[in-house]
Amino acid sequence: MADLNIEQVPGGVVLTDVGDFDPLKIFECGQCFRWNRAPDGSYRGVAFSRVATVREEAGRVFISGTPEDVDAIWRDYFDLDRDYAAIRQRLSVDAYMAEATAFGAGLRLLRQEPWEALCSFILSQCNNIPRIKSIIEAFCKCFGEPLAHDGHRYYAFPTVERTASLTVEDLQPIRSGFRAPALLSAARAVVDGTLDLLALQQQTPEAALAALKRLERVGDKVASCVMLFGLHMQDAFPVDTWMAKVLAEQYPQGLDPAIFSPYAGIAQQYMFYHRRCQGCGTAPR
DNA sequence: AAACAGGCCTAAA
DNA sequence: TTTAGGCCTGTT
Repeated sequence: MADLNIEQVPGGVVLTDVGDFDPLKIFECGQCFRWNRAPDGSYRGVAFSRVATVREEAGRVFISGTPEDVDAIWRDYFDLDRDYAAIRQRLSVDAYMAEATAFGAGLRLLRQEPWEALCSFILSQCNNIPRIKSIIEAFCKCFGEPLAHDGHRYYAFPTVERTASLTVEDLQPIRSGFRAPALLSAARAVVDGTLDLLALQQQTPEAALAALKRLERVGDKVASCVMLFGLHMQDAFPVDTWMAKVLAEQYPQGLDPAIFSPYAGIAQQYMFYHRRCQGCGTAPR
């Protein structure tokens, strides 16, 4: 693993040679729900029970916290050891993909916590992003550990154990509707060992997909999102309504995601982001 | 007001 | 094997 170029600055660190790091694209390409944009363009969010502020300017990436945090958490979370410029080139197999990857330059796939990804994408079904975010924030505020940062209070994502101890009535305040029972049964499956999320990473994509789909209200789409965003299986290829549009418009004759292997999931994210941003400069709400 | 939102599940052909 | 409705809830 090559060394990162890190400068220590007041309140945090600056990475000087990351490349392909645009916070707006990373945090608003639809892969995560707990980062919010501040008026100055920086983002603040919570991951791995840490609060951080992230900002980028002229190729310099500021992350609040210590160099040790970068090593322990953020280097992995932001997938800093992957060369996204090279991947964009690899994925530019046709004119459309060349455009989509150029448009999405700066995007990165976050390596999120498996349980958080499973929860988030169970909650995402048949919902829009603002509401997904508000449900997840309510969930964290009700059942997550409080975290102090900058004189404000934030909340860690609720543990799977805590979640497994809850009832549907407990979840009423988060207004997750018909998704609540699925959230609880997923937590119980993880806690009682029926589903070993970490072990799935060692399995074949087919086996991992099948295991996830045994959960209540987890079908192909949610399972693929968990694999891609929570288990870091870069070949997983979620197809939601937006991706279905892309496939119909760009590949009416059909598309085998294997042509992007081993990065089909990253290809999917460039396509998704490009399609959702069509006609506007930034990600729509 | 009615339709819709980053699916899933079941019943019915 | 494919297809239509229904589902909690909030927003438009």
